[in-house]
Amino acid sequence: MFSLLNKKGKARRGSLTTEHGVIETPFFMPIATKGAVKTLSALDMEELNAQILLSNTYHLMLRPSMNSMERLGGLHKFMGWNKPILTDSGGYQVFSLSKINNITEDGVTFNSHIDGAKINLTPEISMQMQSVIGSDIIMQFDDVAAGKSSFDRFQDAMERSLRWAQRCKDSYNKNQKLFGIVQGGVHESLRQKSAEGLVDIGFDGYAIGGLSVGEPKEDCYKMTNFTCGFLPENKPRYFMGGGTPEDIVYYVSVGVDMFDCVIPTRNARHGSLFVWKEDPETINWDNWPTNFYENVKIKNEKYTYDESPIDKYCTCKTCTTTTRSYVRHLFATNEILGLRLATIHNLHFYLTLMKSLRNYISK
RNA sequence: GGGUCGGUACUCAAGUGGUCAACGAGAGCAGACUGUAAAUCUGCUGGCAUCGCCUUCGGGGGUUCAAAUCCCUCCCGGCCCA
Repeated sequence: MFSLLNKKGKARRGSLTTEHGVIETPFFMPIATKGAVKTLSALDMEELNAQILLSNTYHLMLRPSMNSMERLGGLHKFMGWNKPILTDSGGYQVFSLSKINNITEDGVTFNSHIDGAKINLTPEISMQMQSVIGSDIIMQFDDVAAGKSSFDRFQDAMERSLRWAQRCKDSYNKNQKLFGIVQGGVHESLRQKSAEGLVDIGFDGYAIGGLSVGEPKEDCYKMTNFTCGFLPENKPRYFMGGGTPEDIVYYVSVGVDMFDCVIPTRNARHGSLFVWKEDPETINWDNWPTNFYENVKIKNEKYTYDESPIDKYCTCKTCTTTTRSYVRHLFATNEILGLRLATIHNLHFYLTLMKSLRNYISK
């Protein structure tokens, strides 16, 4: 399923084979929480050469619901996307919707953020829903503790996640690839115990979870590097939910293969665009530089008459056909097209970053 | 010509003696965003500035300890009557 093709230091170049195709690693997954990358279609994602999309169990369970998803034949068919899909288990919503949920050993009860209805999510239900969705890669249901939690809370969440990992392993659809998720907050002892526990159970891949949730960035880097040391070489490693471009370069440099993050899509909708400082085709990744891009806040007044493209090195549809002044105008006038053009560009930036890193590691 | 209502910061619009540099909205300016309850959220938007000080509510004059608020007058606009 996963083959490691090449290494450069700790950085890994590989390929991951799924039901819906082979994915070159390391890679980035655009996020389609509710079955759509916000503002973009499946066709747009194909044009962007996205290899895989990420969707969400909790959100799809609310709408269209498990029964409807089953009747509709799964998410690939539903959204017209024939390449791989990974689904998050709903674990992250344990953290992000913590004000409206209640955690027990069995699982988590949410008050739906839509209509307040009680939603029960357990490891078994999450596995069942992800089976109905038909994702190529599914995530274990986990308990994510906020980054500033106490040691006890981190430990509790980690141990519960480990018990839930076993329940997921016992109940998942064997046609899918199941990933375990390392928890343990910012504590090495907990991270180690979590990683070793998951490896004992045995998964198709291992994720590093519970980071980028409010802890200091140094801790996040340290935990990622530390955790990778306890994960098997022959399985893919997935940093969940992060991060900025320079974060991703760092995580790749310490041996992470898979990423997802809302930053490119959300920031795009908020007018914050990633721009290369040098040509990504020829960028030198020796020593893993961090200052290879800058942020253009396209809503800023100074772009009113700027007729250059968003990014002179970028080959995306936005940059090859529009100007900064035009995109700024679309934001100023609240035209939906602005959100689309910005999202296309930012995703192209992230996907190009991954491609550039893959090329570098291959050499 | 007479009567009447009104003229508040970039715009609209509250306020009708002190708690007013003046509610609110829009517009503008800037910032945040990390397994998406996010086309969202947070600041700032008279001047200088650390408290604080200075100049403002159509113009001018007045009453008062104190006026965007009361009085006089002028200018401008809406409506009504001649």
